[in-house]
Amino acid sequence: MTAPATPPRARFAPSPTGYFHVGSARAALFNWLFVRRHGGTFILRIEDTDEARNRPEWTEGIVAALDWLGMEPDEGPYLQSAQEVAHQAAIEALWSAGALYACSCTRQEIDARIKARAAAGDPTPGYDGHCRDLGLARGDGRALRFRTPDEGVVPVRDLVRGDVEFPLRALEDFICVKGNGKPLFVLANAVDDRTMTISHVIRGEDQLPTTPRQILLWNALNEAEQAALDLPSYAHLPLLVNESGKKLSKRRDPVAVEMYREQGYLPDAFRNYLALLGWSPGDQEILPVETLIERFRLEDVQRSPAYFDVKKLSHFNGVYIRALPVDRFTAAARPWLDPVPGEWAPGRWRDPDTGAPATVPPPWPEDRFDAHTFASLAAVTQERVAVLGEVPGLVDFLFLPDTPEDPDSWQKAVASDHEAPRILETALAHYETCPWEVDALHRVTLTIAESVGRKLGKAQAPIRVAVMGHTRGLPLFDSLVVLGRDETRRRIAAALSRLPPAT
RNA sequence: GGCCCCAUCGUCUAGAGGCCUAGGACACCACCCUCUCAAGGUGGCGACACGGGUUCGAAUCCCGUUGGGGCUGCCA
Repeated sequence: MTAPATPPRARFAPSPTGYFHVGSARAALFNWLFVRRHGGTFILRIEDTDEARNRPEWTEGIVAALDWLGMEPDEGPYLQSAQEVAHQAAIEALWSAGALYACSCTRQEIDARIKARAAAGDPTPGYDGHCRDLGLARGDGRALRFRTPDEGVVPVRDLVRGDVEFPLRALEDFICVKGNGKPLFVLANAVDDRTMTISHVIRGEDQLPTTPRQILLWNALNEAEQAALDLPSYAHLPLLVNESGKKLSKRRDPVAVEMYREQGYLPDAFRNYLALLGWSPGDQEILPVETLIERFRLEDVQRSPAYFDVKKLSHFNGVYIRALPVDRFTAAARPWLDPVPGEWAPGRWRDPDTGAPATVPPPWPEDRFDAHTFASLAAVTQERVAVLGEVPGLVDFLFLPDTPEDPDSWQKAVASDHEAPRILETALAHYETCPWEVDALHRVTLTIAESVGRKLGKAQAPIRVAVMGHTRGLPLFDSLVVLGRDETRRRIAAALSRLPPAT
């Protein structure tokens, strides 16, 4: 039951939408985990048959996102739009077998009849079979409907949900060929699964209601084509929802994988987190992908919806960042600090709907960044960020020509502290001669603190803000050492000049 | 409205009749550590939706109720 008899062939079949949806990423991941677990084939198929909304670069975006997440397909990308021959053959076969009929009803007519029916007390929804036995010819912009049986049920055997039955009396004669002769999703999807010999269909739960239609079509195709292709196994994954329990919507939820990438989430962390949405590897959650693959079972997938929790994602990301060797961290942060021309960098992506960027560029002039300087503080930076996009904010003081502007910090730690001028003046004096290394600075500053009767933690604040700009940030003395004696003193002096003289 | 799915801490989950005075993780709170902030450590708060069955015994099985969600397009 668990292990497929033969290596599975599973497909991830997104439709291009302009960005990669986290729900799609999760569906892709579960397909990928399953296939890797059983030594099967991971197939990417782009469902691009809707000519109205479809652009080549959107397909590139899907490929790029999968690549980023380390889930390159074994086959594909296949374009559904390239399967036209197979689609037309299927339509012909179904038509010849009498499984289809032409329908000339307009949406308005159908709706009017539904309304009339409801008024008469008949709650049966959907199409009423008006054209079913009219023997209408094809063409003339007529859609083709599938003749669904009126009685019985369609059983769907689902690896996640168990057996589900759909009563046929609630299933209308659905359209599967548009008036222009093109197949609709429900048909194209089934046909492609046949031609690609898909063994497992792993997709979102929102697809569950269309499954009985596809099964009907599959069986009709078997009959019409004198074939005996086995139905694929189905597995419908729980939906990803927002804080109000609704399906993640592009309107108001942050769903673009590209956005998370730009904010500085690591692909491994992102993928690890995604794996936990609707599935659990056990008490330990942060695990190497090999372990995830090893433990993954469709049967263990949760049936209830999962909330996409950015906070937990961020925690995971922080753990992954801290686990990096320093040089790998430094390299990983590079695009946010000093983009390499021609290589991927944040800032290019814009939300297709709002036009909003996911990150802001570094605040310093390009030529002021120095890789060596950053490297000397990389280790202490690494411990303090949850996402790579936070890195520039921690090291801005190093590359800006002057102390970063932060009015709140200035007000809190300098302007409103009556001891600040004294502390800064003393520091300015002591820092002129003391050895320029961490321990010495620590000792000297401690002395300054004691001279004003304060703990070091309280006394360092004005100095920190005068030099680094913010009340919170990297360890002060490490930072001063890297900044240098002269620049440190220059900034302290500059801060003093903004203040009324000490009394 | 019709059809379908779902129901354990705020959130993600462990749990497949006794191992459960329900475990872990995130978040939150407190304390410790500490030059700020993080990180780390310790502790705390916190859940089996409700009602009936079945059973010696139910978070686990059955039924119902309630609640939530999905689908219901000549979109995919």
